Amino acid sequence: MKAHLITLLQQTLTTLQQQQQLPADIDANINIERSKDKAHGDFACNIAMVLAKPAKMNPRQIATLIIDNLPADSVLAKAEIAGPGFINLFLTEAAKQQVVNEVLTKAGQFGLSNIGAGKKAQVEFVSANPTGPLHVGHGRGAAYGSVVSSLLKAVGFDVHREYYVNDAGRQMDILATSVWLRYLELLGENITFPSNGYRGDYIRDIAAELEQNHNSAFLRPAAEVFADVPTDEPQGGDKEAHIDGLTEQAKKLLGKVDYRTVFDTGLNAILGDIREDLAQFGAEYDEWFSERSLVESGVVDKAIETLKAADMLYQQAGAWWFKSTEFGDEKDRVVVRDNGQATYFASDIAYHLHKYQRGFDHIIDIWGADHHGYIPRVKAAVQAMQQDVDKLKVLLVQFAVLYRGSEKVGMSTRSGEFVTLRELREEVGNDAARFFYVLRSADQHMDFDLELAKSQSNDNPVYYVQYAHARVCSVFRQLAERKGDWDQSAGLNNLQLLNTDHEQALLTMLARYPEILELAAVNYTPHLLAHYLMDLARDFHTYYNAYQFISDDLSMTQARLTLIAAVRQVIANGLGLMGVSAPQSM
RNA sequence: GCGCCUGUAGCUCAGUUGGAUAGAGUAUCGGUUUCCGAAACCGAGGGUCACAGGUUCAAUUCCUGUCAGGCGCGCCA
Repeated sequence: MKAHLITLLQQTLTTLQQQQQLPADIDANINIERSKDKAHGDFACNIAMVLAKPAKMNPRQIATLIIDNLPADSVLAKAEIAGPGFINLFLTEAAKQQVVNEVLTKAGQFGLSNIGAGKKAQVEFVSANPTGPLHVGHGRGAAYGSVVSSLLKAVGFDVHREYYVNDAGRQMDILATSVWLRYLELLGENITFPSNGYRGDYIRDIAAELEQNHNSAFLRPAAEVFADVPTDEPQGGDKEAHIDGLTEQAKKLLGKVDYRTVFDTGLNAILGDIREDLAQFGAEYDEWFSERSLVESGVVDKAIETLKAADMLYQQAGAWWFKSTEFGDEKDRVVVRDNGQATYFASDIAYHLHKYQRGFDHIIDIWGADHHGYIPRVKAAVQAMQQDVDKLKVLLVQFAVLYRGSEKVGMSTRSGEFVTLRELREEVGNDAARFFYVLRSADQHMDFDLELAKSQSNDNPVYYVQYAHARVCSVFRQLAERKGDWDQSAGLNNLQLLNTDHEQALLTMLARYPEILELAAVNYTPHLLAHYLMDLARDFHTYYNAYQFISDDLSMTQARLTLIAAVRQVIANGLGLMGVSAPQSM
């Protein structure tokens, strides 16, 4: 509809230019929008005001020209000038009613479009280190990423959802070491647990699993383990040096194969938990991409060589530095440490190069807002490797600050003090959690009061929307009880009876759905969809309270049933994209 | 100190890429059910869009500065 009107206006402008009533050299990008006030018609166009300056004409004069030359069209009832030069467009009743037919015909496909034209879009989200269970902060990224993916798919992109598994690197060594120490403890060794180790109870569970499967195969005397290890912080030493020393001991005392077994036991346990958690939350993935596979297949080394060959690296104080300042970063970054180990950044450079090589047209990274300082260096690396940096879009999800009542909740994975996503889901349910997470724009900080979310979960707007859906279902159940039938074609033939303000508002809301999907998808703003559904639900509830749908007037009954069937369909479609259920009753 | 995000009703937040009289939810107050589900509806009050300039037909929206809050600034990941 919107596109059709734009085309009409475009044709009119071209005609006026050919007739030399408007200068030929102006190039106008026509934009129309839904009117806020229905006195202003259905759509409003500001083109006359935009053209006023380049055309050196009065905007109202331009608007008059355009209106007088608009071709007759079946959807257009009239066009008016208003205010400083707005062109208000009024649709015909038939054009407004047409949406009901379209919704019911396309059903689950209604609202989908092809503006993505099948272009390949990769969305990487969550990608939390597998060093512990997901917490509620990750939940926001999971909900946001999965709905953004669904929206992109809905508007015609070929979407590939991916989780980058950081299964290499120092943090994972610390995890393996933590597991091993808990295991030794379990076998009776007297261990002073390192202050920088992972302290959560889940580490003990993994240690128990290790003991169950391998008995005492990895047992070493504590005295030997702690021999020559730098002292920990509480003893006046350095906690980082202490934990690194313990990791070295683990590798030395266990040997490569056994260390890997301990390491993988920890990794697999936690990653398995994360995968299950996300699947239950409705965040699906097409691929779980392993960082270790990049390292072991030599892709990281190859990326480093590529940068060296391009003269983008230099050596200083024994380390290799990437010249990211040449691309606007505030300082150069180390890719290979003086001990010969590649940094996490090196893996990430390789990972992004690999993304480009896989041929994605859009590479979308969804990160926590605390990683924002990381963006310039990644973009620098992409440019240094001669890739099109415009294909890469980094979306930041702002922090959800957790409160329990008025008290802030700590969020450290290391200390084991956090609320897990699983706990939240069990408390408030998947539907409420997903809807709540996506309700606010991602660049908005979010106060998440757990007490409020739990105690007042019935006030969550998701129930409001779901109730509208269930209510329509209920009306049809009632119809069946009264031995009535819904005749869809009779309803479609009587849509002209729907002339109240409530019905007109609903028709307009239904027609807006495809526009909302497009807007939400291209701007990565799923909260627009959530707000739209709340608006649609409100219009429906208002309508429900104002009229009796099932009445003695058979034609009117069929028309109204047909309208609310369309409302139900659109709510179901929208909730579906959000990964929220649309219950028949609740 | 530098960089990113944010500042809109008592509270939580929208605001259609610069449009017409700034909106919801919640809270408060008042009303609606012999009738399809009251998890709903109707109404009322509640605003210096943080502040000060600038850009133009038009600024909550864009630019500059100030103030306030959050986050980041490692040879960690």
